[in-house]
Amino acid sequence: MAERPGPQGGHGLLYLTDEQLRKGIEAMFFAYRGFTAAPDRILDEQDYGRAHHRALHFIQRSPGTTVGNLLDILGVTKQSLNRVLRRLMEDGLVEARVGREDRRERHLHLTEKGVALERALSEAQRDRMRAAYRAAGPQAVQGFRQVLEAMMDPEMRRQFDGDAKAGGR
Amino acid sequence: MAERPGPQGGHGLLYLTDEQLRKGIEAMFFAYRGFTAAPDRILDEQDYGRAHHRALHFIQRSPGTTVGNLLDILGVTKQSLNRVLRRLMEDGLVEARVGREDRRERHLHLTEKGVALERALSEAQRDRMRAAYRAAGPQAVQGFRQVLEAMMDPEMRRQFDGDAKAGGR
DNA sequence: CAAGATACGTCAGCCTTGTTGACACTCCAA
DNA sequence: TTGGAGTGTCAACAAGGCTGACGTATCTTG
Repeated sequence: MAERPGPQGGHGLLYLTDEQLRKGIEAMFFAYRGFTAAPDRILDEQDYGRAHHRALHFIQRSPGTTVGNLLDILGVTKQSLNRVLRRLMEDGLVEARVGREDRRERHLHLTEKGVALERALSEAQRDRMRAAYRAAGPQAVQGFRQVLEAMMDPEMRRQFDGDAKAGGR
Repeated sequence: MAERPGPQGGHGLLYLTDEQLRKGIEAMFFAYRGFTAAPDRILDEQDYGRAHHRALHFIQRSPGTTVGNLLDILGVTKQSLNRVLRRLMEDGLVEARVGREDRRERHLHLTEKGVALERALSEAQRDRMRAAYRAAGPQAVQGFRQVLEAMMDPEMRRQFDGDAKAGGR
């Protein structure tokens, strides 16, 4: 990163010029593309899209989560999510179990097949991220995470921080 | 994958557990949402979408850029881009001037009106980013940028690094 | 100059994934 | 037992990706 006097250069960042911010904006744009490229390729082969990936990811993360729960996390309408879930269930990747406490709820789980695909997807993405982390170094990763966290909506930040295993059931 | 003590811990990062990487992946997801939320609201009011924003952004960044150039950067098909550009030109936000050297080319420029919208959009986004930068601190910003850059496709990284004012080709 | 290559625009049609509207099932409380 | 709240589903539509096929200027080259 032998650019300019370095954003680190001692002053620089206190000003945060529009140009520096613009660079940051573009960095997010290009990086996000790189970040999704690998899983996108896999998804494409199986005629799935990013929406399916997101669903698989968050079900994997919190097995037994409900549809409503997923809606909150993903921030889409239930109709939109439903289409994706239906397909995943038809294809035998996801299973919906009627809630025992509250029979209105559907608790979502990955099947073996679902686990396999999710695994392939996340592995591709982790590889990419691992490579980026390695290239940038631990120090940088720390900062990366801090800025990302600060950029989230407060509500999402709670989702993100407090996760652990909120799945529930 | 038992939870490690703290991703924040100071060491830890040399291991890069799957769990840490998963967290990074989710952080990208949530942060990108936050990152696009503000401009999305503005765009919505005027019945534009993210596609229009991207076009405006990159025309602003390199005034006089050609259609083909934009295609490379955005990574979409010309039919798709054309739909967006046509609308922006109809609405008087973007102007296409026939190339002087090569009259086949169309050089794109923002009109006053286009500049105004682009400004509003990027200001909203810069505000967000500035806030995140401030919250995280200069050290973190440095790392943030390093990781993002490492995450891009090499090709995009060239776009990103070598910019300055690459305008024409 | 004729022929091919390039840059751009456009028509037609498809797909994914967002949206709203309407509705059905389940639970709970009055 | 009935109405409201929570949840899930179906139908229909829109934005914005995509491919394929052409048309039209405009270079460029044999």
